[in-house]
Amino acid sequence: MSSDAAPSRDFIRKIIDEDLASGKHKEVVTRFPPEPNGYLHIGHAKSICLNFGLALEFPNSRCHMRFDDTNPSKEEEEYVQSILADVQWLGFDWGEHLYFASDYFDQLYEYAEHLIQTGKAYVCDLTPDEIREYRGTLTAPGKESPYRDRTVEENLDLFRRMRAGEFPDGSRVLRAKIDMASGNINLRDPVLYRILRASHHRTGDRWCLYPMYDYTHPISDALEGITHSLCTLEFEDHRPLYDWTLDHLPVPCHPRQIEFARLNLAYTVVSKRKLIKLVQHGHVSGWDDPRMPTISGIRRRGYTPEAIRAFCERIGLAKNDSIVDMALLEYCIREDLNERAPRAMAVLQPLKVVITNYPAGKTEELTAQNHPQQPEMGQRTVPFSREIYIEQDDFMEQPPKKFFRLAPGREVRLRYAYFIKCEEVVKDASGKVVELCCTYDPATIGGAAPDGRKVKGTIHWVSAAHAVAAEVRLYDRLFTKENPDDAEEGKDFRDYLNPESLITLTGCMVEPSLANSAPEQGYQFERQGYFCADRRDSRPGHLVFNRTVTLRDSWEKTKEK
RNA sequence: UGGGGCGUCGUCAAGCGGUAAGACACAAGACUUUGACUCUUGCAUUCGCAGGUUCGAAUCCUGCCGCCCCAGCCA
Repeated sequence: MSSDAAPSRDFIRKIIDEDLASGKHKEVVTRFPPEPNGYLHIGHAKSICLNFGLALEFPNSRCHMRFDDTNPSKEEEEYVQSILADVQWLGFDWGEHLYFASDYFDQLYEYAEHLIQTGKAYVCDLTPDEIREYRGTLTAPGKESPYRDRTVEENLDLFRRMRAGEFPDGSRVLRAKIDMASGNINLRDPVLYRILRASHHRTGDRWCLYPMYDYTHPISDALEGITHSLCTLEFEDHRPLYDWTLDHLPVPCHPRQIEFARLNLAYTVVSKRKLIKLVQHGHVSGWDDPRMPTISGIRRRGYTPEAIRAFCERIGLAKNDSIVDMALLEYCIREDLNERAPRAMAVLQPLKVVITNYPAGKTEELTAQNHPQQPEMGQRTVPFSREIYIEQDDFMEQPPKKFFRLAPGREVRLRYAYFIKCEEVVKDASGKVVELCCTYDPATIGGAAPDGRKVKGTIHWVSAAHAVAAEVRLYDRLFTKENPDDAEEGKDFRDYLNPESLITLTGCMVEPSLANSAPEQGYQFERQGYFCADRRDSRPGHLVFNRTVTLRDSWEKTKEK
């Protein structure tokens, strides 16, 4: 392999390398700054892995966990808890560095007065509609507010009275005095503070005016000594305002904002606004529905932190708008689970098989490997008896070419058990196959034929008398369209929901060792895929397994030919 | 008709003037008590297009074309 080839470094790491080499910085300090207004999703995972990953890569570095909680009308404590839990679950640690933008409200306020005092900010009485009108359009410059030239004294007085609660919500704002004719709309005297009587999850009713993101973010970064402030592309236009803010305030340092492309995943949506809509309209069971691209959903589905981190490394980092193929995510979880998941046998759609020459009432405990490549994972015992279940798909009355499984007169191997041969097919009145009568070869115990006889197929099975019933949930992509955001006229992303994204199978039969499987423990159900017991709904006596991902299936492909 | 970005294989993504990395996907084959895993092999004469500079260009210049973001008192 290319073990000698240095892995290519992304543009952000190159910038950091230079800053370290030039002595601009001695360590790197990043931050992950979510707004607590929803659950984290796979797109956030990219940012988390980047920011916390950087802190781990560079000496003496750290990553701050910071909530951007400047809009109490949308934010909730439930979200901060879920976000913290998700970041931790992903495997990252902010140590002592947990912050809230709301911790800086006092400092932010003082800085605002400083801006007023230096003539860089003013109180504006225009209504929201008027502000929009005065802002101009993308192609036409805006015009200056009639309140733009108030005296420092008047501005200070008004701003203090805004804080004191003398004016109703929305009646006045504090604006930066920059340039109403700028081609960059963010620079057309952006609003810095608005009056908003909403109870804040941390500061309660202490404030009735709240700072805006564009004002809060650069200052929070500077106060924390952030060196590199990484955000997504849509904030590129905001960078001049980020810099303006820090240039006009006596802040301790001036972090560099760098933007990268957000992650988009095919056949799903990655936007809190849309995800919350799916939850609120009942299209999914909740934020942690296993079909959701949320961290908690993916987790419940059976993905591991290791797989998600590997995925985030593999997708790369650049400024191209991109839609990553779901196949990469699936590759990452298969790679991880193939290595670590114990194997087990589970029959999802049972077909009864009676082994006519096997003694009734007899039970054998056969030995099975927990992992074919890793003997250290040990062995277990699987009961075998006269009546077993096999997968309906593993039998065909009229098998096509290259079908290696069971068919009339054909012999296959029951994994870890015996060779059996199909002697008779039992059907019901409608002609549906309901049972198979087979014979077994006692000499093939364990699955090896002493006479060297070969069989093409090996199938999984479970002893009917010992099987444990389970419910199994098969998940598929949530949307039928690769980019649901790209909706046709008159439609929205929800018109592309996949009606078969969840198929619930009941009456599945699993081997007895699975009876007490712990939630989130990943298993490979041999020949089928990776599954885990649902952390919400599964319990002993009522097993519920989620299919995390299928195994690669080359038979599916040859079958189609 | 404004401002800011981006265009390299089906999907991500290296490359930054010296003659197209890698990964996923896909295809073919080997192995196999999971049609899994693993292994082997193949997969961009070409870098949005057109000119130009140069011995030499995906890389430099010019002009087009296409896509994304911005007009919240959201972040």
